[in-house]
Amino acid sequence: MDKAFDFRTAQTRWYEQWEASKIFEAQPTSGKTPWSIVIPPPNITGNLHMGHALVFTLHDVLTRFKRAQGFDALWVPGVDHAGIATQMVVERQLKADTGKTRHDFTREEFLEKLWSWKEQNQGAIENQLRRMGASVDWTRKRFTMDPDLNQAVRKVFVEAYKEGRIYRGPRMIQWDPASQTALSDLEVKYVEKQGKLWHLRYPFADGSGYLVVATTRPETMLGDTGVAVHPEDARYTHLLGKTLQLPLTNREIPVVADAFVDPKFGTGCVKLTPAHDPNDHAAGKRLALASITVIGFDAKMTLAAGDKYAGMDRFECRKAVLADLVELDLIEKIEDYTHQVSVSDRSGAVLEPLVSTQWFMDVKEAAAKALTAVQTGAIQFTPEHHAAVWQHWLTNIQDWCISRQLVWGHRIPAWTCGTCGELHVEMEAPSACCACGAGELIQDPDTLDTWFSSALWPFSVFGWPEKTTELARYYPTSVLITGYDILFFWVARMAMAGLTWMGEVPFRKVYFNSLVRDASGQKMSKTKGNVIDPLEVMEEYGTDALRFSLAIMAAPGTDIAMSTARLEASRNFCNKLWNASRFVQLNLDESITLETEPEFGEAEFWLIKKMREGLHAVTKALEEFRFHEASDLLYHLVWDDFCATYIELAKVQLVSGTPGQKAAILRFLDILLRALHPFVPFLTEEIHEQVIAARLPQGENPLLALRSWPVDEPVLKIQGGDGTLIPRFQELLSAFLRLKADQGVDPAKRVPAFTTLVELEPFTEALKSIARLESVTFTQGDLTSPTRSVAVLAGGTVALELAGLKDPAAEQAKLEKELAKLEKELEPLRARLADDSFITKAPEAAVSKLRGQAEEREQRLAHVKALLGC
RNA sequence: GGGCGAUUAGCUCAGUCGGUAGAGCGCCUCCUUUACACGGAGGAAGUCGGCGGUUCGAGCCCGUCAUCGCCCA
Repeated sequence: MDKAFDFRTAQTRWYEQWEASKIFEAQPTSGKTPWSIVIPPPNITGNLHMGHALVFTLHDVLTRFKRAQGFDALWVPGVDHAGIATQMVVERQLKADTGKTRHDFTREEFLEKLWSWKEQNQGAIENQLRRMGASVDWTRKRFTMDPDLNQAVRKVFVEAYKEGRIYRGPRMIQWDPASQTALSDLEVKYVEKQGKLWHLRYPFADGSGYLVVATTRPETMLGDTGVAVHPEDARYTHLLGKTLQLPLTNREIPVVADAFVDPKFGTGCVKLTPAHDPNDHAAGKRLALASITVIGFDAKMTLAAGDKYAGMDRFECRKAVLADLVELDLIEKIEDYTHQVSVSDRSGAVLEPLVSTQWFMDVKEAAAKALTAVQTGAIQFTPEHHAAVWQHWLTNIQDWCISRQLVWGHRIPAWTCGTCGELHVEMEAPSACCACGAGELIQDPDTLDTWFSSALWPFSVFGWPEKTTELARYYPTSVLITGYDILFFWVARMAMAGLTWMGEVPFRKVYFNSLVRDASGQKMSKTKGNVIDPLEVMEEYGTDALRFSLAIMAAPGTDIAMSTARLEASRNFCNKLWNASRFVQLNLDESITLETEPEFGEAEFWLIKKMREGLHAVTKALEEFRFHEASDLLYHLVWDDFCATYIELAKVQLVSGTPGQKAAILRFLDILLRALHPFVPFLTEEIHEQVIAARLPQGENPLLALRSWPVDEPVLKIQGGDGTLIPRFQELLSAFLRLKADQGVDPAKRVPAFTTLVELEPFTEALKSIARLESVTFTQGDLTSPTRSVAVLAGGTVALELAGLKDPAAEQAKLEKELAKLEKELEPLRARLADDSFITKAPEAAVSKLRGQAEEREQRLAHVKALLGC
């Protein structure tokens, strides 16, 4: 083996080999228990970022773990067509390349460009998935606009329409003037902006003074059709029914009462623009006010805004309106005001609430089912607290605006008769109008919200609505791993769709992964310049180091602070495992195999116990999605137990030991590699090839990725030995080391050592070699002498012969420090043991434990005092 | 305005059943001992955000306040 792990070559080499060996493909006919997970499909426009890296790592850890446990593990990969994002990218590119817009092309021509862009770009994210080491089944790769997934979309649309759950009609929606499409409520982001609150005077028609209304959007006053006050607001009740002369127009509008008005806000008078504000729209309906659209889909003022303003951009118009109002002295005052502005989550454009004819889906019934599924535990969340958010959203759910004025997406399967206007919603284009028989049918130009198809993902990927064997076998999926930021967008909608169309939950468990932040806990963003690029990290530290870093920090519910320090630590860990393996390999001749009968001594029994308990804990942690705990346990098992303690002890037997002793070490390494493999697949596969593969039993598949999860390995069940000797040995060893350090003795200086811990005599050679001692004498006698440095342990005394090297002052200081420490530790112990209520009320176990601790320290204290001569 | 989460070592974070606090990194001292300097040995470092309560005992349970973050309106 090389002196260091060459991760760059291993990463490409092993993935190619895994893929070529088809070992990640599902085995529907294997008779194994199925275990399935579907990828949260990354956007086709996407480039691997840390969020992906985390999600894919956790997916892969689980999938490899389940595969090793003997399940027919299937991880379905795929990508999402990402309606708005993709269309924006392609339009931008078109503009840059040709200077043309999509309107310079027919729908078909533009669609062709979108598809060819898709063909060119889909590979990027897929190859990044490969670089992560993702053990996905590429033969089952799906794209949300594949023909059979489109069939699923049409089926759901048509059936829901026929059942009345999908309908079309004019309603107030959020309009994105930049992308020129309607959005769902979820795609609206509210950003805080420093604005103004303008107080406008609206004169009464009869000339008897004026009312003052406050607004953040003065341009909408051109569309006002009323002014509302609270019905119980005594300041205004006498004005109800009066008429106002709306400035800048020749319209008269009424003063009306509605309970939605907050009397404490502004003047308590609210101008109503039913065509351009959701609240006003609702109030307008209640009060039967007219709705006048003054801002169009292009965000410019319409003719209804009046000749002077028509054609102006809405923000230009604001300035014009304000100027005109100043002219008329109709501005009472202007206040600085911080308010929430609704913008498109995708394009960032300031949205315009508009009444528009769109397609909607009534999801109340499905929402109730999704709510119940979580309440009954049919779907379980990790962390659990997300259930509260789930409940709140689903009980207050609104109809979902599903139509988008985009070309890229699933086209709505609805046709209107050009002759009689009859609407047809069908799976396939009808040949003639069912009402009048005319042949000219025009398909709805709109496409569906991207999330409409994503909602079907857990069953559409398996071929639904066809009743495939895959669907029957792999649905419901075992678990979903995704970010909590798409709880509503995706998780809730999948739950609703699954329960509605499959009659069963789409996944039994949901693990919400955290956000990956930078080292100081800041959200990563391009503008801040603190983005850590996983592709660069994989180049610099290796994919395994990246994966291990993400896994060991993935504590449920806690965001991850990614840092180079953490990556270095993981890289160092990989190096540690590599070098420990290298050391094992250097000392094994070819005759030692996994079939060589191992021999076990005290150290082996101790390590077996550590590994048995450790791997049980790792298994449990993985089953419960505590990835950080599983990784941490393995880290310490490898570093502290296997490397620092066991290998150091075993060095003697590795170099000169029997085949049975060497066989034992080989077994242990083999088990550790299998347990680490889900986390660091490239590293472990490479080590496995170089150390283990040739020593496997005849006929065994040589790939680690196919080997079993080692928790039930027979070797781990073996028990024996004293069990306490190794910890005592560790204590003795560090006592010798500490004596040297305290006395400032060169660690390499070999001096005679003494101890009363006679039961550790079998470890003489290890002690001499590791602590670099001249000799170790085990004796029950008194170890003290003027030339020796002495220390008191829990079970005995240790000493080093330091003739000529001893520093009496340091010795004195050391003992005094030890004395002080023991006194400090004993203080609370004595106090609690003197407390009657503790002795009588606390459980016996707690009391005796404390007593033991106190007695042990009292003994040591007495020893130390004796050494100090007091 | 409503809800949720967080506050633990210099930094980033763990901490299960309430039994007296840990990791990684950083810091100080020392060591090229033939797996690993991406290493080894030793060491310093915490009023567990504040206050109050329950308890024999609270980082953990309850109340309250403060600060920060997220979601919803």
